[in-house]
Amino acid sequence: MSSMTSESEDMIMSRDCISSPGIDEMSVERNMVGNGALKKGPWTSAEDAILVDYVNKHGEGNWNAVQKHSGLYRCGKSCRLRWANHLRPDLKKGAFTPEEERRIIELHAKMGNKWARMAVELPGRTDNEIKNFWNTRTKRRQRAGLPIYPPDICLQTLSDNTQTQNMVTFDVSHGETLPNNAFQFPAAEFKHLELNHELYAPHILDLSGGNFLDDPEGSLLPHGLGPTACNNTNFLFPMLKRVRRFDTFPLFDGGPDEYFPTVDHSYSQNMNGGDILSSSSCLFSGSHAYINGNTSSSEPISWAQKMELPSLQYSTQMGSCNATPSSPLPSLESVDTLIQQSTLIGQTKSDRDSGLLEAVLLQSQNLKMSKSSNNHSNASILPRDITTDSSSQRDDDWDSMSPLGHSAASVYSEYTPHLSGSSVDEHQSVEAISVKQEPEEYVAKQLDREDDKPNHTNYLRPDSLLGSNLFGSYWYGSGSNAEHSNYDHCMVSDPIHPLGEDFCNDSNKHISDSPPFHGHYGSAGRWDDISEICRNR
DNA sequence: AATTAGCACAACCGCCTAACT
DNA sequence: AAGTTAGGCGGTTGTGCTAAT
Repeated sequence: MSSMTSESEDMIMSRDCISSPGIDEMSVERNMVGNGALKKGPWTSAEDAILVDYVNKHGEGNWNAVQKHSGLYRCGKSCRLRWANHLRPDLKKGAFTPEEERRIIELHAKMGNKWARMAVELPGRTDNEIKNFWNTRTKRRQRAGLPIYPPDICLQTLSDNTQTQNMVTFDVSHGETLPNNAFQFPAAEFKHLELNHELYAPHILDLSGGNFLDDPEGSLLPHGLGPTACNNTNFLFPMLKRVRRFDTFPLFDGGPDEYFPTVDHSYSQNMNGGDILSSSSCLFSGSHAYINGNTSSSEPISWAQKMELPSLQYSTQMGSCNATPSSPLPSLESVDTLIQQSTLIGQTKSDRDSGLLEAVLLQSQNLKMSKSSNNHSNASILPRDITTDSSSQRDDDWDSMSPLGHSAASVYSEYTPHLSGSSVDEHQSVEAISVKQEPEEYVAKQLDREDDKPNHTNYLRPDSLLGSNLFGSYWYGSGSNAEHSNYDHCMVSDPIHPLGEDFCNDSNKHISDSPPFHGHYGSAGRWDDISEICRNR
């Protein structure tokens, strides 16, 4: 889209585009020029010509001098951006090629939102261009319920990470594999915990369980991920699903045959070496976007988009999720501590904010190792004792109910300091998490759009999840086709799925014994309990 | 045909940092 | 060393086009 405006348009400047409000626009324009106020808004071709001429004569840099020497009423910053993003002769015009798109995805998986760094890798492309592409693509895929990263890139990223860091050491050698039905899916309704309507939450499915697999042939699995691989080690199959606030938590109301997937300890197997289980972890790997759609704030996706959790953080959390009653899930404090400490250990704020998830993972690993002498929790990468001193009963209560909810809440608080205060000590109640929400009519619309897909309840079936997101056939498309892949059966799911992972812990009898979840967003239910616990913290 | 929603993109804003004085 | 400035960067907003309703 061209930013050019007609010359006449150029003379009619929006009041918003100039620094002197409250005056007639035309007079403002005149005053602006006369007073030396700087113009904002779209550039005209005349302005472009002036700028190009200036740069040709004086070279780049010293942008604040442009106004002096050229008579261009633009601030230096604006001139620099205009030149860098549009006028530079070496700019490549036109849409991204598929190769470029894939490269961007790869780079984002590695770098996070480091647009400028990514632009260096893509000659002729600007950071702004890449950023816009990414945000648009992410938004589109979010809307379609598709994961952001293709599995191969996730794998590649994780492989890179593990090879360089050699530290993804989920301690599974001592793990106890839970019985398939260890996590009976609880029934609950949640009223207050409206975390995020589009949080990509990984689901970990124990494919060996079989009961909830409608795909015994493994046809829904990518090549090499067939039932053999699954059965081999209670293969954990993390699912990414689009979580919407309006979706109710567990809709598995089918009784004992529909268990929440267990999380096995086979995670740890050979993260370097191509064990198929790596895939499951890898699927978390590129998880900036699993969690962070990173779309415009104007979207009703708020906190999750800002979270930018590290690539493997979800795997971390899921590692925790596999906790048995003997390996309690991390407390809110532990997660907070993890996040906070991870920001303290050799990370700058920009690192943390960058979406460079591996960095946080690295720190989490370090933390774990540093704590390992005290903690033999067999599979949790977020050892409970990361918690400082908060192993109170309240924590136990909370942990047994919703450690991942903690994670979510903690992350939220971490990234929204205005709400959280000191995130360690001042855990706001889940209820207090004010998330921009989609209007109900929008929700209904979205549901209506799913009418060519499995019904709502089916989305929540692990098998349906299997068929949908993980191995979409169209990963790199930037066009609308991306939303119509073979795997675009969006997993419309619960907005608080991370909690759900923990609710599945059958030690939570007070939850799992609850009546079936009715699947109405906003209906009253167990969130009251959770919120109360949070408030009491 | 009019309205609305979605999309893509340009541009701006605020923060940060390095260079300079 | 402290203050100032320019430039860089990432996030956000505004705008025009298009497709859908």
